[in-house]
Amino acid sequence: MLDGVTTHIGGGPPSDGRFEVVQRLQMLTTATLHFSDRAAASRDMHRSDLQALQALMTARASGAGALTPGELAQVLTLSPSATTTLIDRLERAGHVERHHDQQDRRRVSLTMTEHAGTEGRAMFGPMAAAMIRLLADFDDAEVATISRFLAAATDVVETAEPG
Amino acid sequence: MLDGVTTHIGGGPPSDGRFEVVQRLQMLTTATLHFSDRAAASRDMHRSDLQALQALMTARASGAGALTPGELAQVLTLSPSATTTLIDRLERAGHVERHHDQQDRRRVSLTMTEHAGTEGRAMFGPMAAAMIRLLADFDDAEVATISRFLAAATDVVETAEPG
DNA sequence: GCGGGAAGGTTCGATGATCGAAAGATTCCA
DNA sequence: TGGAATCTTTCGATCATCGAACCTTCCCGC
Repeated sequence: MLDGVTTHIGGGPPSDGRFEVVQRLQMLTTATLHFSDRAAASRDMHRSDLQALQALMTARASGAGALTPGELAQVLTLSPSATTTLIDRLERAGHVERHHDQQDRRRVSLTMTEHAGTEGRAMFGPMAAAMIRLLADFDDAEVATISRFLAAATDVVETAEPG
Repeated sequence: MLDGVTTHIGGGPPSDGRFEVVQRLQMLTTATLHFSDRAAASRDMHRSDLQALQALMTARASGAGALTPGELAQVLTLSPSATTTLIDRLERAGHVERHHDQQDRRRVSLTMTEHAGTEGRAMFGPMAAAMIRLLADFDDAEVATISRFLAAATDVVETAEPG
């Protein structure tokens, strides 16, 4: 965000390709945000709903199992009450189901429905496929470089303090 | 978004580094979103406000000059009325100023205050600097590869249809 | 066992960002 | 000069989000 910032930061020469990378990163972020908005709007959903579904899918894919409302609230940096409303909305739309944990009956575990998975793939599949096609233009060493960069960049963004 | 999707998309082998790139891209997006939220919250602002400031900075940096509320609304995919409210908020916080265009007095041109620039640099400068430092670990050819990839990826995200 | 506290979710009332529709102001054109 | 077009704002309504209070369930010391 705030592309213009980079034109004033750091001591290197303005023509350095590294500044360009930072700018392109910001452009990519903006584009991604817009894409999410479009995707959400096309399904009559909110950005938060997509974020929630993503969190649930990620949790499931990484073997962490089902999330609870509290965990979801933490991931989304949302208040518990807002999360309840969000889950209500997703449940009404048939995207998630609430199941009471039998071990600890205070807990609620959230599971995605098949419907949500189908919609998720429909929304994001084509873009992911296009991304894979794009990467065919890069050889394996280049792909490895890109991957290494993305991992490092993610780490920077995660740990950076906004001041 | 929706990381899990990529584990089911495309025909390649699951160990292909190209899938990893797509996943890392999604993680980076998530991290960036969180960073924006943190930055906004630390300044008692909204994500929309940051987006607006970014748009204004970008416009100014790219020589396009000041934006109008209508243009801003388009960039943010926000309704005109919501944009008015947003500008009111930014103006109240001393981040932007409204100036009536002398050529066409229907138009309002929005200019950032020095205060907004200072805050923007304070929020995003450190992260940008860290990004530059990170890129010192990559040689010029690698930086060029990364840049090429980011440009292509941005294009894909911009043109992709969410289905 | 059995209370007091802790943890997990939900409900409630209030705030405020956003929207659609309509109005206000200004410009362009016939 | 009159009417359509453009740009912005105002108005009323909707709904996502928040903080605080509440309910249920678990845990721990007695």
